[in-house]
This record gives sequence, C-alpha cells and structure tokens, in this order.
Amino acid sequence: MHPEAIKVACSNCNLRELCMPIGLSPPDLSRLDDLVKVRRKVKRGDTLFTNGEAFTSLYAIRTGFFKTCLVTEDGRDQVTGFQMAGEVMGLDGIVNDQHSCDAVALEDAEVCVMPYHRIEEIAREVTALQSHVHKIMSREIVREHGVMLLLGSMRAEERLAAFLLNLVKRLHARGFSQSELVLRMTREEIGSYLGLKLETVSRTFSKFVEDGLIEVKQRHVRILDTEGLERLINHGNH
Amino acid sequence: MHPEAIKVACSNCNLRELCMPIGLSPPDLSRLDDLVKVRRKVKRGDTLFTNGEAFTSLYAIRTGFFKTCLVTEDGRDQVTGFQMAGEVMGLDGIVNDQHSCDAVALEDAEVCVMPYHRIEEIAREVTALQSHVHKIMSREIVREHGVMLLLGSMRAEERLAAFLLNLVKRLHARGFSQSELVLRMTREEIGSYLGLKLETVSRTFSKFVEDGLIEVKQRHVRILDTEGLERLINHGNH
DNA sequence: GCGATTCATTGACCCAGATCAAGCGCGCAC
DNA sequence: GTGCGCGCTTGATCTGGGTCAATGAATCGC
Repeated sequence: MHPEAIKVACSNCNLRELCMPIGLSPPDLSRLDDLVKVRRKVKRGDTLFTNGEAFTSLYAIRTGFFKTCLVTEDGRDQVTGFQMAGEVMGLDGIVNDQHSCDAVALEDAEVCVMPYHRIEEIAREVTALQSHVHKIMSREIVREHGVMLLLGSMRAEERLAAFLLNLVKRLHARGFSQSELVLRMTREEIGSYLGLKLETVSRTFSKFVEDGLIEVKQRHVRILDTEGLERLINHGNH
Repeated sequence: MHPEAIKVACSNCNLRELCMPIGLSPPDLSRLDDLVKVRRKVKRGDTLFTNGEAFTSLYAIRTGFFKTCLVTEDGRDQVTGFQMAGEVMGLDGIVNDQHSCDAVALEDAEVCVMPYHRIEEIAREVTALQSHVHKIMSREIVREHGVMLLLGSMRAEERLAAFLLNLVKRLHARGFSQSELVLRMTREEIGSYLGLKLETVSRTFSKFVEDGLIEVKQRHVRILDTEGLERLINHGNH
C-alpha cells in the first residue's frame, strides 16, 4: 500500500468524460471531488489488489495498463480482461467484500482510489453518480457476454481479430491512432484471455501479416485492413 | 406484454431471501413492496425481453427457468446463462437503455417486474437495497469470470462437471435435492453455454455414466459421485 | 392412439489448435 | 560491449472435439 496524499480533483481531470457522469451541475461536480482522496502508483508487474484481499475501494485508472486474472489452486490462470486509462477496476469485490481476482499492472500505472463506502454515500445524493455506477457495472456485464461469445463460438483467427479491433477502438477513444497500437501484454497473456496457447497467437499474427491485414514488429502492431478483420469476425460463422 | 395486476408483496414472498436484502426494518421492508407492482407470466419458449428492446425493468424470477442468449447477425448463438427462481435478469440493459440479449423461458414462468426507475429511487432511500443491487451486479460479474475460466481453460469433461455441480448447488439452495436434477435445457443449449457441440455434450454424459459418476435418463440426472466430479475439475489442469 | 417432429445417442472420420521442440533476437544487467 | 534470459517464431506431430451421418427414443398435435 503506497497511498499518496496528492490533492486531486475529478472535476478538473482530462479523463473525466471516461470515468465520471457528464452534464453535472457545479455543486454536484464538487461533490464528486470528494470521491477520490488518494491516488496510488503501481509499478509494472505489481498488483493493485489480489484474490482474497479485503475489498475497500474501486479504482479508476489514470495512467498505465492492467490485466485482471483468475488464478485457481490447481494452477489455471485465466486473464479476464485488460484495462486502460479511464476504466474502473474492482467491481468483482463488491459481492463478497473481498476481491476474487488479481489486478496486475502491465506498465507503470497510477490509479484514483475511490473508497466504496463513499461511492455509495454520494450515489445516494447525486442521482447521476448512482446511474453512472450502475452503467459501469452493466457495461462490464455486457463486455463479459461478448467475451463468452468469443470464447464459446469463435475460431482462433476470429478471436484475435476481435481482440485487436476492440483494443484499437478503445485506444482510439483515448486519442490514440485507430490503426497503430503497442501491445502491453505478452503473447501468452493474449492467449490466456482468448483461450488459446501462445504459439497459436503467434501463428495467427503471422497469418494476418501474410494476408496483408496487419504489420507486426514485436509488440507494435499496425492495422492495414480494418475491414478485412471485421469481415473475418462477421463472416466467420459459415 | 401481458402484465397482470396482482397485488404482490415482497415482504411476504418465500423467495425474499434470494431476491431481497435481509435484516430490514419494517418500514424499509414496506418500502420494498413498492418495487414490484406487476407480475408477468411467460410461456415456455416465449421471450421475456429480446436484444434491442427498450430497457425498463429488472425481473426477479418467481417460478420457472430461463436462458439468456446472444444472437449475432451472422447466426452465432451463445447461451450466456441459465436463470432460476430468485435470480434477477435484465442487468445487461442498464448501460445502453436497451437489452443486449434475449431472455427465453425454458419452462412456463412467472417473474416480478421491477421498474428500474423505481429501483433507483428506492435505492437512494433504503441503503440496504442500494447495497443489494450492487451486490447482485457484482455477483453476475464474478459468475461470468467463472464462465470465462471454464471456456478459456477447461476441457469438455471439466466443463460439463462444473456445469452440473453448479446447477445442482443452486437447486439445492432452493430446497431441491443435491444429487438429482431435471435439466430444463437441451443438449444443444448446454453445449452453447459450455462452448461445445451437442454431440460432445452427449458423449461426455455417456462417459460420466460409464465411469459411474452419474445416472442419466433423458433430462433426469442423478449425481452418484459428487467428489469424483469435483476431482475432475480441480485436477484437470495437469 | 398415431404419425410427425424434435431431441438424443452413437459411430466414423477429420481438422484446428495443442503439444513438443528447436532456434532466434531483443533488451537488460554488469 | 557482451552474455544471459525471456519472449517470440516456426516446424513437426498429435489429439480432443468438431463434423457428418444414421438411427433411436420422447413428446406433441390432432
């Protein structure tokens, strides 16, 4: 635990549109500034929280990149998601007052710590926050439905195409290129997320390069044919 | 839409412990009775809501059994869950004000309709309800993490074993046997949920029967060796 | 009660992706 | 710089589960 007593103001944060409800009145907005009292830095490779740890707060990512993963006692390790700036982590902890997965920083990161009791408190007074919290949780549920579709019914190429397009879309929403991206995770982590082995991920990357869909240089990926990747997903099923 | 203007009272419902927060003061409890004004019957095979439909309410199952599924334009059909009495459906609709999957009754069912605006309203006043709603959503997120683990890292036998044990556990919590169950879904629906083809589901059932783990007569399943099934899951990975 | 239809089982064969194995190359520590 | 190690690629082979096909068993509508 390395809390840092920096004075922060959501009302002034450039990620506000991603984390926070929009269109708030000034008094409500200042109420929201009470949400985050502390920021926390997490070094690459370190965990923000781990399975079994007491749940106290939700975390909004300010900078950096995370993975969340489930580790079972018999050694299975399933990556359940990759999170980037503006996204919220920790929702899994609410139901049992303890986290049920690990959140690992894939690059040096900084998160806004939002004590859960304070979120509940303010949500009772600021309708927009209440609604926002519900939407964030619902969005996570819908996202996971999509992953179930991917894992349950797609082939390797379709999975990787969907993964790349999803990543680049989210990066683009954050002001990055819609055709270039830097993977912050290993082939093995991609494979875990997609239900594939790392060799298959690697081979599929190579196949995409051969087919002129993308360029790959290490973790740098340039998408040459977005439509081609989309076609792969949509016409994959017969 | 077939609303039925039956006077209902959550405070008096025998599923209360499953749907509702516990340990409420009498005034709060009566407040909760305002949540459900209408019940709705859904015939087997009919939908409670469908993808794209406007989101208005959450639904608590009183009787019956549902599946939720995603249907894509290119014809993929992924079952994302099976729901039984006391469970809540519709959370997927909150984020975009419209449902993103179909809820289909697998047997004649009755649900309590809880208008979402009213849930939000009451949750602002009754802390226990606020907390309860959050927990329900968090539970769904955690459940889906488990499904991702299953789909991403388990083999066919492990998936089916996990599925059976999960079903029987939930049924047992509702007063049914912990060793006998009636499947309300087809092999194909089980397969869709587990990311397997119906033939594989059928073969795996047969294998379990050969191995003395279960007895199967059509949709009636009797679990003979719970521990054996658990071992299959836990020692599956290496 | 009786066809029709849907659902389930089983067999034969095939293939996508896993597994095993061998190198390669980049980045980092010293 | 240089040596080491991790992450990545690629090849060869294997296999779990998919696909195709045929038949059997319940359930439903009339």
